[in-house]
Amino acid sequence: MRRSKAFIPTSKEAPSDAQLASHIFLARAGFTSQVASGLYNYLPLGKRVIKKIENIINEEMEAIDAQELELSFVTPSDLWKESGRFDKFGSELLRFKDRKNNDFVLGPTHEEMMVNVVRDKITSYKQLPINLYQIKTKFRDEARPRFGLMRGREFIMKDAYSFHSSAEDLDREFNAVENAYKKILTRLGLEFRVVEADSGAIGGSGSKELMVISDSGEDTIAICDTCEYGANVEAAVRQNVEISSEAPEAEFNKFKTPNIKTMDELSEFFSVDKAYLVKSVAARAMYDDSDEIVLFFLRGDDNLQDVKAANSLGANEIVEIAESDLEKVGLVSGFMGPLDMDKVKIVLDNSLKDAKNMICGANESDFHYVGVDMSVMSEANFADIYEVKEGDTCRCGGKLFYKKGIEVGHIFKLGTTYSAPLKANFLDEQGRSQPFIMGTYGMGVSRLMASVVEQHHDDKGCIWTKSTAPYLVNIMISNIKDSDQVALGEKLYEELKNNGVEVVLDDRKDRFGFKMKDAELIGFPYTVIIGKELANGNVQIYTRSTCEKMDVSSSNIYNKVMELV
RNA sequence: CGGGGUGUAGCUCAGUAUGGUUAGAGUACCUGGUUUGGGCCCAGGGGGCCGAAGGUUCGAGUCCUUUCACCCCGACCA
Repeated sequence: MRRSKAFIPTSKEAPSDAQLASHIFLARAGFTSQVASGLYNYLPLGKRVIKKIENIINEEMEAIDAQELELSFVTPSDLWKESGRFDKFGSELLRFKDRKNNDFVLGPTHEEMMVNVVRDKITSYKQLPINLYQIKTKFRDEARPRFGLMRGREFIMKDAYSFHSSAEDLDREFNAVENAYKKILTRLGLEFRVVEADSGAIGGSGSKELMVISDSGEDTIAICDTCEYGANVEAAVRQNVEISSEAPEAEFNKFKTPNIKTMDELSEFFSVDKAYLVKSVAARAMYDDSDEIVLFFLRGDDNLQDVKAANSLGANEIVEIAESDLEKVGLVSGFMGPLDMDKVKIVLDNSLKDAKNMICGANESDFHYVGVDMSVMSEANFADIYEVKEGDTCRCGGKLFYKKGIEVGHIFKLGTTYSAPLKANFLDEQGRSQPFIMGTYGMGVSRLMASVVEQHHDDKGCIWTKSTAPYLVNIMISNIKDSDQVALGEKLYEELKNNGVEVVLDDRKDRFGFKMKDAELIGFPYTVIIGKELANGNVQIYTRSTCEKMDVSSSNIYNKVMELV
């Protein structure tokens, strides 16, 4: 491509609303432009990068025998009503009517559509397993789009769906896809972790997320410093805590604690480690068509993990609750405890099971119980509801710490969550009709493009990896009026182009500094500088990642470039 | 959906408290000259329904009402 003809609208100034490096540089370097909230155009350079990523995905999916297809974007809402998600998905699902007044949705994910494609066509276990995928624009009407491509409303996602006759075969495919995804991210040049994840609203028996490590990530993941363990904090677990400090041994007794409400105050009042206190967290659990107040109890030094808490109840979510609502049902804020709690449902964290010498609220203003033996609560509802903290001990004995991650992939063992309600069945070896055992595997393509920039940039601009660069080589003619420079530039350009190298010739009538800054902003891996050194028979290769210039004899430049690319 | 903020040239922003020539700067763009190793320089030029609608006023970018859009914090997020 000749730079003089290329549509690459670079700019010195970033859009005022851009926060993240990826957003700033993709906009400034002319890869993307914003249309409306959460909607972006892919300009020529951006489109090339997207294609690069898609090609890598296609190759790795091909390698595990997954087959690409493409489903229609506009989906009749009947399918969504069959699965029950038409009502459940909420306002993120964009619904509309056609001229005949029929309901449609814009696909935010395509479980229903894919099940619909195979049902009645795959009817025997002999046709299984099968893995079908597409790379396609998705639409989710996000409540709050942000961070440029990271959380748009319209985005490109690769979504794969596998169908199996047994859970064992699903396990095999799940591992195969995980490995394929790892290869994809490695080829893209990304630092990432595969972590245990909460299965969320999509349902299913297990899931993992692929997290690109980045401070700008929206997810918090807990990672072990010793073993391979990593998990989203929504699902992270640890070794049982051993409390080193001395237990506050006491006879069971009601103790006056005037106006002592918080864990900090209690800890100070009794001079005791917070681990010996029972923390209570009140919340409202939201179900499909009802809600209730629930009290969660944890060790005083732990925090409640909302997602775990909701899962412990089978609730959709838990939300904060006003103090006045607590009073209405007779709860005493600041002094709530699990003993004899008959006003609302309670859930206790597993770490409280059989705990001795605990201090907890007495459900009476200004009083706590001391010397509480939690084993009296053994019949109560216990669950894992704590949130792993930095410094907690991993089950392997190592230390857990936090990292921020960008979720670029999420793989699920779905089971029959969709095949059963959609009546997608096959006949097994015994001739029995069974719903497909399914897996679903998502990967955010446009988000990957932003992730590459998040991990690979400096204050000058993008630094594309070889596998993602829109063009590998930029030939810069320093002075377009110097006919020798032009001649060499043109010759090298033709040679590289004819040998399949993706190359740009910067033949613009601009000064050296301007063109260099532009090249650095865009982030071509290599720029060949044809400048005043040509008089001495030399040109230079500028490597974007190191910002180093290497002298090369002009006669040898073609071979040298071919070595690099 | 709650709280906050911003809408003026392609882009980044002044101007709005206190209404008053023809609405500004930088940058980008066009023309000519000049320059060619780090976003030069000189001269000239085009470009605006001051987000939209209504109102107050002799007069509104500026004041009032309504509305739309975008952004930030939170909630939400297969």
